[in-house]
Amino acid sequence: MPTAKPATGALPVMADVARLAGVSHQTVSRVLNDRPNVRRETREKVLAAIRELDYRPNTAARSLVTRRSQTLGVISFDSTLYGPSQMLYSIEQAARSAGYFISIASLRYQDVRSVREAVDRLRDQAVEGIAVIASKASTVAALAQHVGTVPMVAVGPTDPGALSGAGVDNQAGAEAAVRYLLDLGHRTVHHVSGPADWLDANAREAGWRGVLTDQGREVVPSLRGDWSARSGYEAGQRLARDESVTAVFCANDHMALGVLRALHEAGRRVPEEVSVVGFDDIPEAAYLTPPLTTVRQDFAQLGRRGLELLLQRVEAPAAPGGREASGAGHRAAIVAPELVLRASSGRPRS
Amino acid sequence: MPTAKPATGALPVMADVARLAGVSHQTVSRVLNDRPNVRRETREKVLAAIRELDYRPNTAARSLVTRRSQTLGVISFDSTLYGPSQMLYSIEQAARSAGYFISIASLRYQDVRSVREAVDRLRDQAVEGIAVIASKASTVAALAQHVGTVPMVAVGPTDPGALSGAGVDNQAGAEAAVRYLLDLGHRTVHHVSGPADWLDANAREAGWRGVLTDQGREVVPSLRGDWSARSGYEAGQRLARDESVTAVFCANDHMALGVLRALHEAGRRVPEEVSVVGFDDIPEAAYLTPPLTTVRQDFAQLGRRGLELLLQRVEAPAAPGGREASGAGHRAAIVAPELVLRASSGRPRS
DNA sequence: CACCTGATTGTTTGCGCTCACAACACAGGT
DNA sequence: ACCTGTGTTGTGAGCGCAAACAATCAGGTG
Repeated sequence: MPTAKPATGALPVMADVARLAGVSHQTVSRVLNDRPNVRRETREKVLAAIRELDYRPNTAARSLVTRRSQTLGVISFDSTLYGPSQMLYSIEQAARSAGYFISIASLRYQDVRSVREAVDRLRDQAVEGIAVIASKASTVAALAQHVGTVPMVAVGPTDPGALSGAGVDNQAGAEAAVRYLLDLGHRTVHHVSGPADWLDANAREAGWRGVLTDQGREVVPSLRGDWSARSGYEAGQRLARDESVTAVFCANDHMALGVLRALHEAGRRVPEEVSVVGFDDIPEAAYLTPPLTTVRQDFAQLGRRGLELLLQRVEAPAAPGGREASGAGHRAAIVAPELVLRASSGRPRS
Repeated sequence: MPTAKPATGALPVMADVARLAGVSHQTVSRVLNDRPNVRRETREKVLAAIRELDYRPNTAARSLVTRRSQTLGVISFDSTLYGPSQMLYSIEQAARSAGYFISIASLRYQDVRSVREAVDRLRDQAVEGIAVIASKASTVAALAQHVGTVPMVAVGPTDPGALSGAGVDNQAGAEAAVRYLLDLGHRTVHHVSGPADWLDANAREAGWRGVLTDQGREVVPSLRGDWSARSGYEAGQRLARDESVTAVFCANDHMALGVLRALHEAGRRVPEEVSVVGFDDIPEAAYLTPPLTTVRQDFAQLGRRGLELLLQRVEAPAAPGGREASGAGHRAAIVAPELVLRASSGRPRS
């Protein structure tokens, strides 16, 4: 088991393997790259030599000559939130099984300058494509300016503007949640939204508003949150003071959690007096007090689909006519969300 | 603002810059690498040419000759959990500001084979060092076998066995929590632990057990969880049935959340009848019902300190005597946790 | 038997860069 | 006039690999 090796300072190179196997370095290269036209016997000799020396090809040399880095970049802005960290994970898994390395660039701020820096950084590394865990509309717009320089896809929201991508149908999810609440008998539904300019937040709000409008319900002003439990709590305090509130749709689970807390503090019972519905289905949702009705997103699938799209672009036979990616295949993979019913929602009392 | 460039298929190389600036390629290289002994005027001519061509150095060529990849690897096992994703983020930030790229390898399973694959994968990429977001003792042991081949540090638990690293003092945190509960007047404290073999879980359990033993309290058997809210919920159901339980220390916040849920369902009031304390201080902790007393970990600092240690190893003047890293500088940076008091804990009734 | 075909292997070249070394100019001291 | 040192620039080589091309050998074909 212990790798027996002379441990001469220098690492073995292809020529060493070739010498040991009694072939030319080119034959070693052929074996390494699974080229045809190598005799079985020869191939095995080479493989044995590789094992014996614990040889590993030098990626720098390889990519210098092939002009391919086998690396994809991921730009992430809130890799600390539940959704983004899930997506990052599934992207990495998918990339690995496709034979790519993953290099990450996570940004603290979403200003144009940071975006540019991240793209530059990844380009310096010669990534072959970039997956963006997208969030704000303006950020995606900034990113889109670089789309000519390197293949790029967005992972997350359905409509990332200028970028192709894989996304959850936020609007459909929101609609399902709101329709469900109205069907239970609520006269209208309040909304705690995500931060302005966020794609997911906007789509969810649009879905909410759309259903209310379509059904001729009163559209109460939504309360603006920032995804955090704290902001949900603050919104919840305001909602709790309003006796007419019987149903609240929150743009994510963490805010819903804060709303639940605020309602509890104010003595308003959930679901008897107020129904609360979230979005995401974080693993804790089922264990909140009360367990949270929510809209589930399949983040893992999102990551996989997004990466598929990216690889299509990366491996596409380089642009037939001119600059690729311009208008051509502006595709999107849309993943359907699922409403998960739990105890935080029910019929209104009256 | 728009990058005016001829967009001839081929990217500019150093020779192009040299020609445009009227110098030799070597001078361009000197400018790029901030070498001294370049006249100001010359340097500026070169920089202008670089800007004009939007030239960017080819990293593959550079690392072929320098034998440095400027890349660090991160191995993560549960990049989806709160703590690990935080640490990943802070490691990335720190690496960037030190001028390194980050390549990640996140594993689904922690068996020896997966570990070996991850290390191989990163070595294939010629990373200069590896930061491990450590979790299980056996995994760290498996990793430690590779420590001779590439600098490696653990980020997370205090005592990662054979690896150096930066960690939170789990034991001290647990001790503080348990002592606090005992000081409130509880006769003993129950424990919902993390999964067996996990370093953090073991240290926290040891801290809990130590204080009870020291103070001559009854050491009740701990309940084994798996970090998830679900497992906390199941443990909570059992604890709720036991009337003698007045205080519970949970090895993380998500399990504490499950415990809270179970106690609530069973009609046992928190903190009046039972006090609950968690570990981590997730952002939601303050908004649970009731707000959770917990032990805060500074994950950001952990990541930073861990990376510092790694860079020390990476940039150390390559091994004076023989194989480095063996016994030499087995250092660890220990970060102190902090007990955060909230409403889920209080004096027992009697 | 000369000739072509395809499978297998080897030789040469160059990817873009940094390093070691050489070359040159210009200062001051002898 | 010479040498010596210092700052500045250029030249040549080679990092490890894959692509293009060349060479060799076997087995047909007419």
